[in-house]
Amino acid sequence: MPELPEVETVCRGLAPFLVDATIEHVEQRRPDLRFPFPERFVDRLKGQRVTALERRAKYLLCSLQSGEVLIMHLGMSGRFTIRPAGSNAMQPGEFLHETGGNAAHDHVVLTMTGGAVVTYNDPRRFGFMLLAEAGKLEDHKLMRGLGVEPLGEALTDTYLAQACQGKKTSLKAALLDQRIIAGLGNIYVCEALYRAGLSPRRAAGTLAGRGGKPVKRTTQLVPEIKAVLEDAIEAGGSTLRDYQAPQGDLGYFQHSFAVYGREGLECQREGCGGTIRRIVQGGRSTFYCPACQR
DNA sequence: AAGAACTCCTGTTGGC
DNA sequence: TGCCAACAGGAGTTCT
Repeated sequence: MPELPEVETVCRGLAPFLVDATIEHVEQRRPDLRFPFPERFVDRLKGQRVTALERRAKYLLCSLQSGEVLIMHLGMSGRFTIRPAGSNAMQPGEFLHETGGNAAHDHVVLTMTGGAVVTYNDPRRFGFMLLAEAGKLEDHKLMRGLGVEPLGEALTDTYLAQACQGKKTSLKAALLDQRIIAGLGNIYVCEALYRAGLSPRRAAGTLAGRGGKPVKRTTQLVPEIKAVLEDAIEAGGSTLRDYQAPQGDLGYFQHSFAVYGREGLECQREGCGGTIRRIVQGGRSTFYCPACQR
């Protein structure tokens, strides 16, 4: 699925078409995605002006004039596409998307004032859309437990060391835990750990020293987390099998992967000579270099 | 209570 | 070529 850089790219791509525009028409083509759509979903969106579109963790938050917020998550395979004003919405059953997808999985179609059509497509349906009152957003079940934004000032070595203190789970699992850092996913955790030269297998607790203070490796890791995310956003995210930005642009950060998907290839670190390995942690692939990631 | 396993769903890929 | 198992960017729920 889209991780933070991809969701950020989607957010930036959708914003010009959504913000300050009104949702003229809503087509909800099935009763549920991962979760059932909210009660009266179509009615609560129809006629609403969009006042803001933001990203929090891997969520898109679309603020409506009514005071409600449309909370959207792309799951593993969710994707938005935009058809600019002037073209007709595709009918269910039509095979080809303008951008190459399959309209069989177009689940929500929003028509905006001016005619732009925003389509949510999600073959696996791990994504979802919910509505919450803006004032209660922070208390929302899904928002309440989220950890810090990795690109914000709240992610410091001190914070991360304290959050990981005493944890016996792997560093990989801890970094994927959205309650600690919100927005990291499988790819960027692998890449950040590689950049920092840390093994995904080490215990998360080894980021903390005496009294939960950060150790040197923590001080090295935090800037690499931020750097890899910034680099990926700069590149428009990563395009694997089914992610692309709303206007069909392909991200190109996948060409910059140092370890992800590179099992068996030689480590690129100067003078290392190791071979990238794939292991499974928590049922998910981890790629790393056993030679230089300790 | 932390940590790991299981679950949802469809599509693609690689090995035989 | 066909068939089938493994795997895919997530994360809530259920176990141990």
